Amino acid sequence: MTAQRPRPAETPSPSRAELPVVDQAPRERSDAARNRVRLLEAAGELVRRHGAQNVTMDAVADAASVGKGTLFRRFGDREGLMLALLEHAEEEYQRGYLFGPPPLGPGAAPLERLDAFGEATVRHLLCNMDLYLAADACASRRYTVPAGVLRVTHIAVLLHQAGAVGDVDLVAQALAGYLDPALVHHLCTQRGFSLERIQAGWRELVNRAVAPLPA
Amino acid sequence: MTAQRPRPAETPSPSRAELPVVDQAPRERSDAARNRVRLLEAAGELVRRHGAQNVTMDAVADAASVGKGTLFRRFGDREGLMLALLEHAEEEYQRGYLFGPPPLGPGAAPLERLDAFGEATVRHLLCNMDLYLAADACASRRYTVPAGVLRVTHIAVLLHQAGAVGDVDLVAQALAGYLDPALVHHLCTQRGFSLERIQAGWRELVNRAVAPLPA
DNA sequence: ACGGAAAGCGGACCTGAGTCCACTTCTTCT
DNA sequence: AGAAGAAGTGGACTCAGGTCCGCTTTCCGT
Repeated sequence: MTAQRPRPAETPSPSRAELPVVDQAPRERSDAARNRVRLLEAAGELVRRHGAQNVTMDAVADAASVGKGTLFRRFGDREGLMLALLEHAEEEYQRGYLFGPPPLGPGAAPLERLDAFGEATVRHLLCNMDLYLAADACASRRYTVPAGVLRVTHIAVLLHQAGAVGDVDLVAQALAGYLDPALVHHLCTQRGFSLERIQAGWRELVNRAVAPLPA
Repeated sequence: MTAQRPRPAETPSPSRAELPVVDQAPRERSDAARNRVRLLEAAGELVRRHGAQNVTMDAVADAASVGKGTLFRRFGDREGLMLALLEHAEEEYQRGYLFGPPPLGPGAAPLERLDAFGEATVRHLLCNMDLYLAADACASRRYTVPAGVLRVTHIAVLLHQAGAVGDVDLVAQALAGYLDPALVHHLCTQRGFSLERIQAGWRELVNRAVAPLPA
């Protein structure tokens, strides 16, 4: 019932190549674009002021002087809105590990990059934890959120480059699981693990992952 | 706001030792007990008939001929009800790995038990996936659900027994993450991984976890 | 038995997410 | 410029989860 909602226009990629490709995303109408930024700005402001948990969809629509229907058409649901908000925060972080300078970006040895990736990710998560928890994708979406898929892929690629053997995709999935925002949050606040220990744990896992198959 | 709900009487353990201990859980009143089983039975029946996703709290209360307030007082929220329902299904599985015969239960070598544990867990999850997905604890509760904590602990204990070195608790946490119901479901349905591959992946992870620290 | 206190009950009520659809606004084609 | 229709809009509405609080039941001490 709630499982399969329509989910309209998943991030209609405002900048498409001008080549006359068959027919990609038919471009967004100007008023729609205007409302998107209004909504995003309003939502960002409200989240900053009251914390992501305490922002209702009605409040966002009102603050943006836009109808509720529009809000939902744009972002699908509450989670979608939070995810869109996160995308902004993720961009810099993603650029960092995809294209940035070593040791995080290309140029360094794969193992170094993996280490740096874990460290950067944990740091990034903690900085945006409020949003991550509010945007937390329950069950079905947890492993299909683009940002998450990107992380798993990145880890898998680096593992391969580092010469890892075994079922690298599954190992990558397990490693990515360690970087789940909710887990990091739990370890920090409920279990009292220090940031350093969590990052050291990542390093240990990476080393185990790239080691030759034991036994 | 939603974060810290009162959460009344977490499983008030109906059978307490008759010793005059200081003063544990003050026992449940008879009408309360009666209503709890009514609710659980009604909920179980509805879930069986319509799938966990399509069962509303009102429907459960009605079917049990009990007020909605009672339902919520007992189980806190929807997730709590689903968790309670799961507890029943988990019991046999938990007994299996805690007290059952080898290789799952005590008696076998720790490494064997770890392997068997992964296999049994994946199988168990797939059998009850409907409920697991409905009971899916979002963010804050995901890592504090008793059954989950038990799994992590069990893994950590066996890792220790197997002579694992390093930050065993964190490694155990990562391994447990691999057994997240939503992940197993995702791997099976979205990614098309076979049950066998997922279980083999577990075996690989376990072997890596108990290997001596690389590098 | 009986009476008082505490635990439990139930359903009206509130809130916020998500839907629907008649209406408006953009875009494009001529 | 104007018409046609696709895309977008907004807010009333529905629905389900969760709360509240006056009433009832059970329990226990006397």
